[in-house]
Amino acid sequence: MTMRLYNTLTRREEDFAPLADQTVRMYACGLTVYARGHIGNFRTFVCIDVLRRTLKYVEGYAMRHVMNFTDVDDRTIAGARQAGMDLRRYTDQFIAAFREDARALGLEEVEEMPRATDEANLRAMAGLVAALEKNGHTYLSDGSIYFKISSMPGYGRLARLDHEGMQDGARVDGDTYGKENARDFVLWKGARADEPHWDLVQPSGRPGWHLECSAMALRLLGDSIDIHAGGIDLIFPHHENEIAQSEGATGRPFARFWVHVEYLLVDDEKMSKSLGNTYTIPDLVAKGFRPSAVRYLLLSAHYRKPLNFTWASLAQAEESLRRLTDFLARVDRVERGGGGAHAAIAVRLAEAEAAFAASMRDDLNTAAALGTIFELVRALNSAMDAEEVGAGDVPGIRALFGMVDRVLGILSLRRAEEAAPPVPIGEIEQAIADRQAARRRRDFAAADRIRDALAARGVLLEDNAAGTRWKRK
RNA sequence: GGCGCCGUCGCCAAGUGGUAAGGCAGAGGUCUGCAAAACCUCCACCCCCGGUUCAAAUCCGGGCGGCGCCUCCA
Repeated sequence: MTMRLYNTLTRREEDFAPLADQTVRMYACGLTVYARGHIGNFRTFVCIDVLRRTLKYVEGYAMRHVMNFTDVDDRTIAGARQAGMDLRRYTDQFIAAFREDARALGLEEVEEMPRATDEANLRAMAGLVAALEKNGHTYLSDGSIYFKISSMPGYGRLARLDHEGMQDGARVDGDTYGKENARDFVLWKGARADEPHWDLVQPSGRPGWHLECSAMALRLLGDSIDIHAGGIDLIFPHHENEIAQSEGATGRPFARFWVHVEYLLVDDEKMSKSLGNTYTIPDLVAKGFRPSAVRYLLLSAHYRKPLNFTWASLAQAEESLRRLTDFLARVDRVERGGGGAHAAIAVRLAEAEAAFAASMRDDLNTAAALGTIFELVRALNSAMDAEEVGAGDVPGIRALFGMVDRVLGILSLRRAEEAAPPVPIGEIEQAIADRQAARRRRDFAAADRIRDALAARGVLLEDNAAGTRWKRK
């Protein structure tokens, strides 16, 4: 069974396989580093991360995956000026913040994370502009270089633009740079006073928004890439223009698959600065939620459906995830309890693995994949109640959940968070010992006081046959 | 004006022709010093109206409601 992936270009699910070397060449549009990324940005990045992991760990492909930082545009320039900082220094801080958040959310490191203003990338942009000039796709106006859309007959194929409709209803671009046609877009903006500019392209200036992605994708991945991914809002104009630039320069098809992640809404509205409903990862952590729960929530709906973020749904995600971690803790206890392996368990695990993989191959159906895991958890809990699971079964269970974790990236993230509890572990262990002593002398009031005191500090105790275990609230 | 998406249990959410996965919350029970966890039981005629079909949440038509894009956007 092969991977099925929805392709925006054809508006259909198609079989996916990389073009060459069993290696997937994937380019993902990253963050514009004028501010810390918000959870809407991270919905896209987490979904793309799961696409990457599925291709690697379910399909077994090697990856060559590029995700860029846009570190020069109107917003970064304005921000740096306002902060009185050099552009590079200014954007450095948001790149650092992105790396922190990416680690907290368990994003795998990708092969390349280029910045637009890296020398090699600016050179690549200059080369791209030169190729487009040579092929007759550009014109110069007011010191800026424009892409002439009328020179590309296929323009608008990705976004399915209706040219007549665009003419009638489209907003007029407020940009002050001059164009021959309102639909044309700027490749290279002519230098202005107080703005960073480079002389690699003449006249001197800075890259337009779309140029960098084409240049970096072509430089790092080659003329034809397997997958180009990003948020749904990038379909037009960004990705449409990337296609025009790349294919106008190389004469070859740019990306075979276009993958777009739907919006994250907050309280049924699009996030925006004016509504004050943009949240960052540190914002959620400050409210007592863990990044693992955020990741779980972001994967609880299909990536091509709008996901409405609410505090209630995040709290539900915390509870759902807790069910999984409680289960895994119980598996640890079974391992210590000894016992052999059971054929019925092996069969059940094999079924679950097949169902999980099938869901992931079905255009990344993470919601259905999670469903198969919860069904397995109930079956195994039930079997453990019946004492039909032994230590001999544990390696198989661990192997399955290890695979699930490599693909979804939630469980190990939660485990790492649990390793740093709000109360020092030594102190928790001492409290558990004290409480056990109280219970042994049947001083339940004292035992309950100890448990309540820990609960107030964010640590819960659970008694079971094997002893007492603690977990974070 | 053009292009497109969505409406499934109190909440979240799979399911695109064969008679409604899963999670959270809730009710009852088993277990437990008490809790917790776990298990068992219970909890949906899929926005409305027509049509096609042996069979529709799924396909078609018409409504109603919500939303996105059409040069800031993940």
